[in-house]
Amino acid sequence: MNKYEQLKLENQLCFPLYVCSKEIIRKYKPFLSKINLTYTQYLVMMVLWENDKINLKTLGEKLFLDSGTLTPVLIKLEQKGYVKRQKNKIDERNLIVEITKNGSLLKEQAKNIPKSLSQCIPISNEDAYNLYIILNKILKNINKEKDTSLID
Amino acid sequence: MNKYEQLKLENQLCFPLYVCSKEIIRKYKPFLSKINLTYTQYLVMMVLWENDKINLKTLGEKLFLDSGTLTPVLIKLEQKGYVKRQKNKIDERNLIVEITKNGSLLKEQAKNIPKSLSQCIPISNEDAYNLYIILNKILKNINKEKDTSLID
DNA sequence: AGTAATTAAATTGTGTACAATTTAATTAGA
DNA sequence: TCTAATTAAATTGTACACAATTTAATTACT
Repeated sequence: MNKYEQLKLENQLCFPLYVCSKEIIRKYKPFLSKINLTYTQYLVMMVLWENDKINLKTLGEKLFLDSGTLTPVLIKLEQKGYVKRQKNKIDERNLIVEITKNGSLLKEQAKNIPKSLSQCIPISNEDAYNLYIILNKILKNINKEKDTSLID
Repeated sequence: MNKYEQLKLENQLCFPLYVCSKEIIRKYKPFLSKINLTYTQYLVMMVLWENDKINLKTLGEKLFLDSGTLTPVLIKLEQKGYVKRQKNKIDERNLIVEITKNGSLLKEQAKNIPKSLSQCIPISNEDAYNLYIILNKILKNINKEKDTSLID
């Protein structure tokens, strides 16, 4: 085994992760375009379907996205009439994102998307379960070094 | 279990895939910036470190990227002096991408990146192995429906 | 109270990603 | 052989994604 073995594309772990992510998001497109959403917009709506109101910072922490990404996405969702954006009266640095009636109605139209998608992804139930567990384990720890740096 | 259960963010499989992919690519940045590459550029270079020459179409198939993405990436790599782009004399529709001497020298500087990265990702060897297997299984089959549609 | 430090969004600039279209070259078919 | 169909890149337009900076509001400190 030569010293460059780990540089081969086929030995990468991140590469198939990156490709699977992109390819699965691509599979969402025909379903999401029916309700006029992109994948990122869909993620925001999923959060709002669970919590009517949320501030941008908290939303960003849930979705692992910053204001640089979310601000334009939220402006578009507002233009589509699915969310409302307003400053927090108590602390005007905070932006409160609130779902509208039309935004809530969209949930009904979206409810079968997860099942439709699962039929597009070639994976056994067992693999899907293991994948889910492993990925969430990674996510739980991926940015932990920030915490330890506070201790040092 | 209500009819919207599968719409919850925490029940998604694609979302943690998408986040892990992004977060791991972010971990690459400090290492890649030392050799003046982005992650996408690094993927191209990994292919070229294995094959000195490749045409754009084949490169795109390996990386799951199209000419719309690769053309500007290759132009940047050419400006950095790591690749050369030239038309195939036999069939001028084909673009041949060839690694330069400087591009080859970069391999030596990159050889420890995989190990550095693996130390940044909080995952056991067993989970990493299983993840690798599952993701590659998905990739192998993800765009197969194109083939079956040819049969129908 | 008044200034400094901190915080949260928005903005700016760079770099993908990809669908759709265009351009140019090659191949297939009448 | 000449035209139609096909192929491969490049181009165009839209939408993230994120680092870095800016702006505005709040909090901490003297």
